[in-house]
Amino acid sequence: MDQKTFYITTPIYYPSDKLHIGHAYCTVATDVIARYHRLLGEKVMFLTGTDEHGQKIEEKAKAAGVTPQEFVDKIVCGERGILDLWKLMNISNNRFIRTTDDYHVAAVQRIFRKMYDKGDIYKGAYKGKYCTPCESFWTESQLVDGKCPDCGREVHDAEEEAYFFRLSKYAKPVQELLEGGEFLEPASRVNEMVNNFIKPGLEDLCVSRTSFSWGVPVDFDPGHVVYVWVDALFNYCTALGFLNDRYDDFDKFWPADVHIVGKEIVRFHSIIWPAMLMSMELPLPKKVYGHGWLVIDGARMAKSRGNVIDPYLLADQFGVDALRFFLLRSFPFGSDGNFTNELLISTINTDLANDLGNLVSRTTAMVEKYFGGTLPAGREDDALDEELLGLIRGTAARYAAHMDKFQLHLALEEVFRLIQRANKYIDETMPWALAKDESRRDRLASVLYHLLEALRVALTLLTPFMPDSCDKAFSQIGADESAKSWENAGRFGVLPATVSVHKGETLFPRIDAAKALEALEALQQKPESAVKVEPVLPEVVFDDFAKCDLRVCKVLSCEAVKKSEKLLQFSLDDGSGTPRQILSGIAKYYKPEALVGKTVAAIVNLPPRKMMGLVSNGMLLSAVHEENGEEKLQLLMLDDAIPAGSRLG
RNA sequence: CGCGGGGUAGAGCAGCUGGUAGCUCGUCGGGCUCAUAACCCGGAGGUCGUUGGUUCAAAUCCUUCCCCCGCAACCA
Repeated sequence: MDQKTFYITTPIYYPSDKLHIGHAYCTVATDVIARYHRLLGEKVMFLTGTDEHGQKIEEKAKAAGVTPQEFVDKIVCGERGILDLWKLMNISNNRFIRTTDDYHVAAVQRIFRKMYDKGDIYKGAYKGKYCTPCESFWTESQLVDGKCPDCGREVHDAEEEAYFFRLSKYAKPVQELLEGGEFLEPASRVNEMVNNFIKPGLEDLCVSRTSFSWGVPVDFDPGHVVYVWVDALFNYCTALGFLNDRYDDFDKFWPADVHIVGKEIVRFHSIIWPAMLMSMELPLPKKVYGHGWLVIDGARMAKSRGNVIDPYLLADQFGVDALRFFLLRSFPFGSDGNFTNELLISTINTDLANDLGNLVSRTTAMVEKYFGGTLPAGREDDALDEELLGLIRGTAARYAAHMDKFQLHLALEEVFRLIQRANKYIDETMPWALAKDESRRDRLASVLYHLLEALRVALTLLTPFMPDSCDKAFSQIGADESAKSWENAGRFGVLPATVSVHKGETLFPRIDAAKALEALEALQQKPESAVKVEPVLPEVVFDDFAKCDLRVCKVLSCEAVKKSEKLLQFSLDDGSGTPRQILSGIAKYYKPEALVGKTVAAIVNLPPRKMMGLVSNGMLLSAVHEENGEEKLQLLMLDDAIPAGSRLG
């Protein structure tokens, strides 16, 4: 009989920056699921990788003065880069794909060509209105009174070259797929996708770009590069050898059993990805699972907020296994979880040090103390054993039910029920009292054997989460390879009757919370450079500067734009006699009423621009800098003695 | 009226196919001494955001309003 296969993937991460704990969370979760399926005896293919093309990386590389390839090489392969991180976190991926790998690039070209030949990718009638003087495309909905929203002049139909994927053609089957069953989980995400993106109507998707060159070239049309969707999503296939010779496992592993993705990219994986696979006439993945985010104090982790958590730091401080465990024990996998250092420490102390580590320690200590390290064969059972026995035999099945539904935190809860029951069992059976009575030796041996068996089962189930620590603990309780199997996780009586233990190092030392927090905060503070400024731009000629009409304006009125998070609507006296309306995205920084009457500066000869249905005639000048990773903005305020309309120069 | 998620003990969360409110931490008291000052037991602490309704019975279903978060739109 063929061995059951299991193909699981993480997203391919975008190496424009170092990865943070959120990426580690996703990858560790995937790793745990992969290890669990290996434990079940399945043939597992676990893929992760990096998505290395695109404009942002091209720009970042340019700013850093290196080629894009050099730039991503450093982040992916460099010291403390992505590969190092996965090694540190003990990630057991079978493959690692980089979208710049030549086999992937060649395969993407073939895929692009194939969809083109089929007619599902077509060369762009960009259904746009073109304004010749502005050299800009507009959609119908962007036009103001049927005219160019920038300059107000006439527009005409025009085409810009671009390739499009006929996403609209697959709207119906994709909707049926989403609503039909278990393709997308958790189920709450289905409504979001259908209501937000499918019901309003799916538009064909632009799948090529000419505005940058760092990507897979469209081989039959120079100047175009394949845009992210085709390039990135198909990594899941090319990494198995689809349309390339590098690997030869496509038939064996496709379709994927599950793509683990963050909720921010659920849309691409649940709509665009199946549509493209339908076009390629390939089987669809069985499931897309959208996990939640780790948030900090309720806010999303982001470089720009300066609140990213570095996994290296935590792993150094607390150990890789403890960190892996914490991530999956503390947060329901499908929803967001609030990360705090306090929670991290208390989880490690409670579950790992007090409950699990201490149980291993006290059990092995008693076997050594009372029996010199090896149990005698004699046994005497008691009714007190029943409840623990039930958990030893039944926990694996309940654990599996949760694991199969990706409820990793619930699976762990089952394991800790067993561990806690074992600790209680010690209190009930009082082995230290039995030890004082020579006639109770068989009973004492029986109690300790029950404890070792409980530990054996718990460790087996915890192995996917903490491979190294469980291995150490296994050897402490005298378990050999055969005792660690999944089949034995639901049985009692697997360890030899005369098992020998080896009390070893403390598995999970208790953490001094106050001290650790202090150390962490010291490390997490960015000691370098509170204030950051942008580099100077390339030179411009004076004439270009002189074209900008900068004026002093008085704020006549200012109010927040309804439904907008960022916009303030200004009415300004620019000296012309008629009020000038300008919209500015500074609501985060200023209360509108505080600005009335202030003297500000604006550039007034920019083309009008429509935002949130309102027109902005110009732009207020403000000063921007970054402080402790947070963007700060201050509106330029001038001396109130300057009259409105004065020209700046 | 753009879409979605959430408001439950001091904190963090579970329960939400309706039937006397549960977990972890913290706190108070007790037990034990094998163990990593750990382990075990018990107590205190909640009108389950708000309004109205359905029902013998609602945290759980419907409804009003308030607040938080995310997505989308929007930062010239």
